[in-house]
Amino acid sequence: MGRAPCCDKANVKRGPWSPEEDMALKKYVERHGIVENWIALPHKAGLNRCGKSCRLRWLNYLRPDIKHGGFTEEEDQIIYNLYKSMGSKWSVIASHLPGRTDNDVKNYWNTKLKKKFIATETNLTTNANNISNHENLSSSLSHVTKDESSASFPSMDPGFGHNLLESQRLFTDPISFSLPAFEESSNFSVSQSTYDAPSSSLSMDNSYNTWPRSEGDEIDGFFSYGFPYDLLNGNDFPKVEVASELADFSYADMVSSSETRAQGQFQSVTY
DNA sequence: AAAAGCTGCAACCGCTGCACT
DNA sequence: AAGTGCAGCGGTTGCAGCTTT
Repeated sequence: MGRAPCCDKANVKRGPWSPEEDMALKKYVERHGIVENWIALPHKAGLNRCGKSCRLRWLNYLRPDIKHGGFTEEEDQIIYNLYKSMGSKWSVIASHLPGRTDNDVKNYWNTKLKKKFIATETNLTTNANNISNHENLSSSLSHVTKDESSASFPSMDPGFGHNLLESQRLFTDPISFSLPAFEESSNFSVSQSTYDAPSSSLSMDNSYNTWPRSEGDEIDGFFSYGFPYDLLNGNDFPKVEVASELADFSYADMVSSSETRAQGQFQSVTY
């Protein structure tokens, strides 16, 4: 037996909101403050809309503190770093970007940022292949153990789409290693070693320094949890412990911050 | 100028977590 | 402990506007 629908879908208006509907919703929220029951709101506000639709409209569009468009380079960096660390936790990522919604961030990533990083990563891979073709890199560095090589650039994730030796080489090559400039210029990094999973459906596998996927999930190509998240985190590469003390804040901090901000300041109607 | 293709984004869908009974 | 219902979330879709051919 399934759950009863939240509204009569056949008898509620769908699609784009009219200015009149926006006005009615805005007026209602401004008059009543905190919305405790979105399902009941449409009737009270005189709207022929699903409660979920009202909630989404308010959170993603009508809230007064929302910024639309025009993501800055700094915001790009933050999104990139957080996505790389935790995957598509859009609400958490958005909570670190004041005025941005999870929907905004998600759209921005899917339509723009992702392509940007694909291009960069493709460039990196090509460079790495060129290097390995031109030099017997592994033999020249064969005395370097994996632990040692990881220790030489501990603030970045291992792999980055390459093996460790290639990564080390690229990391020291400012021409080839363009993408990690994002990390270098960013004001923070994220350690997952201190992450406390926010729900029972998630667990942590620190050994690969990646957000875990549930059993049965598949990497179906570049994008489904595969790129750039897995790629950037080097899932196929040797385990490397990242020194937690190098992180400026932990994922647990982000989650608690998210809970405070995403569901408080930004996600809920609080005035 | 018009058709086709592409892009950006608002909105919807369905699932999960959690509070409450 | 189990059932119920809502809020919140991430994935996906639809479409308007823009660009290219």
